[in-house]
Amino acid sequence: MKKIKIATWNINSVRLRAGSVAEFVKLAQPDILCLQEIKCRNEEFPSNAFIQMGLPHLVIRGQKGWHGVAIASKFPLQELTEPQFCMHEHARVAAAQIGDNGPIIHNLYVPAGGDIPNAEENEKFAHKLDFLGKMESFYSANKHKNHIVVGDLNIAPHEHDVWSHRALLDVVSHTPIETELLEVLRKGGNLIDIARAAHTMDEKLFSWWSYRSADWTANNRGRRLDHIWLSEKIAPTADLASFTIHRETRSWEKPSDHVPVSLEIEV
DNA sequence: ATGGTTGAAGGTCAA
Repeated sequence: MKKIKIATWNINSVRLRAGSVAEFVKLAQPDILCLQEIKCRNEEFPSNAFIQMGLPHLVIRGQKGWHGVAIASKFPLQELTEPQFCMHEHARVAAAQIGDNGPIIHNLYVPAGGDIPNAEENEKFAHKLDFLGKMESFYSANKHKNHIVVGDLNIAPHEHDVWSHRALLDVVSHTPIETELLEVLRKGGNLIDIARAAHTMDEKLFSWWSYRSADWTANNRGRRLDHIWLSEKIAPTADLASFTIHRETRSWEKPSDHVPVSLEIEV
């Protein structure tokens, strides 16, 4: 048995913020770092910086300009081609097995879904629901396997995952159609939401604060969009006391609008 | 109902 630390961070351009990633890795020392919105092609990924950070094993799923996900690891990774959740050609899923017999990790970037929470009027919302539907099918069919599912799910499922439940009920990321579907697919896949295992349901927990605010700390209008889920059978290996939302990084120079979330598990 | 900011792009679009 050894303890490994997993972190997930929507970095909003890995090339622009490679220095911030290095700083975070130095401070938090994750063994596996899952990034979303790398916003570059595979060949543009700053691999040398990750080698220098001590995370040389990379599974990169990039594309030009938008989206893109990557897993950077201290340990060798075996890239997996499953699951596939995106109906378009977006790079939104990176999956790998850790080592030869280690757990399987899924790094997901769920579509944001646009502004109008109606699938008929808004193709982006339809895409988000389709992606979630594919997640539901996959995780229910694989509910007895052991998965680590992390990433920017672009949904804040519970009342205290947003700064104001009432104000955000019609805002994409917190509408009942999304939050209920996310909970159904999580439970159907026997997956545990580690943040809420580590904290009671009445505690406000956020991992994202909009750029569209002069001072993100002034009214703390955040949402919990970034998640770490573990399959039921391996959830007891989590050190719940180690679960951390790295809020301080939101105050760094040129920050991402998301902050990293991390957890230690025994493997 | 609208606007606010950011990144990649070198158009606006996606978030």
